[in-house]
Amino acid sequence: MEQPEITYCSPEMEQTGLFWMPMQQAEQGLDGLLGDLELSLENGTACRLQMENYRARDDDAVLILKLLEEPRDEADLDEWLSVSIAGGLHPSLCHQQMECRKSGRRGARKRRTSPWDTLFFRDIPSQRSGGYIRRNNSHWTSKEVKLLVQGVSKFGVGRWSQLKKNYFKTSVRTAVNLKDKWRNLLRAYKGNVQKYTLLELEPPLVEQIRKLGAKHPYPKQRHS
DNA sequence: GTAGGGTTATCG
DNA sequence: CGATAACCCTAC
Repeated sequence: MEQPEITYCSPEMEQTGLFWMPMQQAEQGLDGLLGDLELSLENGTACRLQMENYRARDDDAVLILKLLEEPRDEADLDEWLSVSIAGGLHPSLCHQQMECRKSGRRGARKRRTSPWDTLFFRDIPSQRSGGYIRRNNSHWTSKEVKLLVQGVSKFGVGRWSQLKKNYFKTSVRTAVNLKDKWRNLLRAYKGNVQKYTLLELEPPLVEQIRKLGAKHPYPKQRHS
């Protein structure tokens, strides 16, 4: 596998262990689990990265990648980093115009807000309302949904951290995210017909969601 | 750690 | 611009 060109960002970024990467080169990751991307090193070992699509959009996309686990040979890792890192680049310089469209309907657009705004764009006045910073803004892939449904059918509804541990270990999704997504799925497919759904799911999967939803009522009750 | 109400970005 | 999806807040 061709070694991807990875640009290492600002010094502040260094501490976070995050990388930026042109979307085209991580395209395979788009259809996979958000968060999982495997890179082959020259010596044959693999190096796993976490993909986070903050700031990733359709046409000028940059992905942030986080090193998940070290390659077995640490010397290889060092070499790999020294080869890949350009160093000191401001993220805005990393932005590239490139076509990155999924076939069929337009891929979900990514939100622009990111927790790194304060890191990179300190000078830009933050006009966030609500008093908090949204941490992740990425739409779920059908693979993720499949995993979630699989997990719910195995562990039941409500054991989100268990599910996280077993099915979303390296994913950016938190246990709360899983819970919220399940609620959204039920809202989308249970009884009431929505006007539209963002993500087209295969009928069998929808059927499975319906059945699980009927089996384990959720949400249960409302508390004021 | 989870349930469920609230909030906001993005889609159609 | 209304609806939906993703996310946040927080009582328990």
